[in-house]
Amino acid sequence: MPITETEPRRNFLAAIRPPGGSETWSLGEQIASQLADMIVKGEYKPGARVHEVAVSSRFQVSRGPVREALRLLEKEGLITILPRRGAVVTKLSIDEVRDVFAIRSVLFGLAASRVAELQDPQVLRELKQGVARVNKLAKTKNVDLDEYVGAVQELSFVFSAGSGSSHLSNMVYSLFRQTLRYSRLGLSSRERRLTSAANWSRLLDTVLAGDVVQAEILGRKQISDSGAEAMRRLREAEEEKP
Amino acid sequence: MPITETEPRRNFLAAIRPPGGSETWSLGEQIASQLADMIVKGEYKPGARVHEVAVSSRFQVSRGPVREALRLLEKEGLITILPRRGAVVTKLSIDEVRDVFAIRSVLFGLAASRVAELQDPQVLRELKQGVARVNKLAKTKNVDLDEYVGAVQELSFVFSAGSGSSHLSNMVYSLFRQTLRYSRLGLSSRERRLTSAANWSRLLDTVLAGDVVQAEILGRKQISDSGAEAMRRLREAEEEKP
DNA sequence: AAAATGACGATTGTTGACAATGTGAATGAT
DNA sequence: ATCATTCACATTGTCAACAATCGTCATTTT
Repeated sequence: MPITETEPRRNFLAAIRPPGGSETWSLGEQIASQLADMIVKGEYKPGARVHEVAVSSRFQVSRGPVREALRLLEKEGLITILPRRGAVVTKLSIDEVRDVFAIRSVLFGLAASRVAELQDPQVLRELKQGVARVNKLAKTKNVDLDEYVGAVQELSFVFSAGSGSSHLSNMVYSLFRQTLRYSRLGLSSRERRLTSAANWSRLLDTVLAGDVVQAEILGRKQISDSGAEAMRRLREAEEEKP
Repeated sequence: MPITETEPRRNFLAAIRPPGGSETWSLGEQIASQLADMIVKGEYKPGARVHEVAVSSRFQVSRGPVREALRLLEKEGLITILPRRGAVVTKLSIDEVRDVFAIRSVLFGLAASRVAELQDPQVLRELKQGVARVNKLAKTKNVDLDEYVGAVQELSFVFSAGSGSSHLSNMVYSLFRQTLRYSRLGLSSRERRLTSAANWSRLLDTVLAGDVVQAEILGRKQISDSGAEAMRRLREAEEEKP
């Protein structure tokens, strides 16, 4: 299978690639992008091995670009490279999931406070749209979970990008994707989606009011709540089949 | 110049390499380690270009391992790779320095609170030793700045490693090294070193008391103060020769 | 039977040559 | 003099072959 063309704007690398470089995508980047999507969507399951030759024959390129792609994915936290032993799709233990949500929580709190401080009109506009969309989807019965999670993801990225710090934005982005499958788990019930959406609204109000301190508190709470819910589901699933 | 043997334990990669892999170091990792030390020590200045062939001839290896080394250093934030245009030593703008210190601040606060929560006897012991050392050095007149900064670095890492989260630990570690040169700047006056050391003591007391909330507050303050001081010095230097 | 050993196969690490691209100097036009 | 164009060169991107290493499994040894 040759590499399929992907829209650069919707590519996960578009967000993290430093400005000033070439606009074309290297083979390694293209492969990384497609593998990343597969991993995030769950086509590669955690713990699964990723062989260099398998990937290179799948995309019909040599191992060079594949190795680069794997390094990029390791940077994103999506795979783990064991020296001399190959790459595996990153598998987070329950403790690690808790830790990553805790990190996401404080970083997102920081981002929210910065957004509240900056009061960028464009960002605030996108925030309103995002919150409206999430609330609408939360109320929709039998909503497509992927669509809802996608809307939440977009909203999160508006917050982090709106913080004005590319470092912060990239970290939030990366950590979000690392825990995407667990976020999905936490948003699987409609009831939880409704309360979550309501909290997004509260956070938006606080940001619009320019309350920097409260924005940080609510931002942190939004992610830590999400993490707590994910952990609950995770433990349930764990008890069923250990 | 062939690659000089380095002690694995003191290697920057030792902290971030996932467990379970080989114990030997690939050429790319060895090169990354040495380049990292050079960059952190200031032998490569921010903005300087890092040519693949130059590095490969310097270490007498082919470009393959060099490319891997550069990817590793990019992951650490020490260099920035512009696609098709090469790598440069990461140069942070004043705003970026402020942002990174803000991120370090919230992450270190999280780490401090976790340490206060866990109350690991071994960690607390190392913490006491580290704080004692920093205080002793702070009081020493004409202390070697590198030695003092090294002691602060060690202490920081005990905190982050003591948090029990490898993710958090790695992020704190990486961000610390990215801003090492600026931290040095902030600790260049003896007066500042004394107040900083005193605050480390306060933080330690809080941690020993198990005050999770206050530990987070003081942990954040410690880094944000450090950042504020660094920013002050940075602006002074900027005004002298813009 | 259990543990140690050794060879084999699978996989990653490394290399040097070749291809593709961006940079900047030299050239020419306005 | 300034700006656009061209073209050579420097540099990174890609490839396929070779080397080194690790895990496996049959074999041997106790």
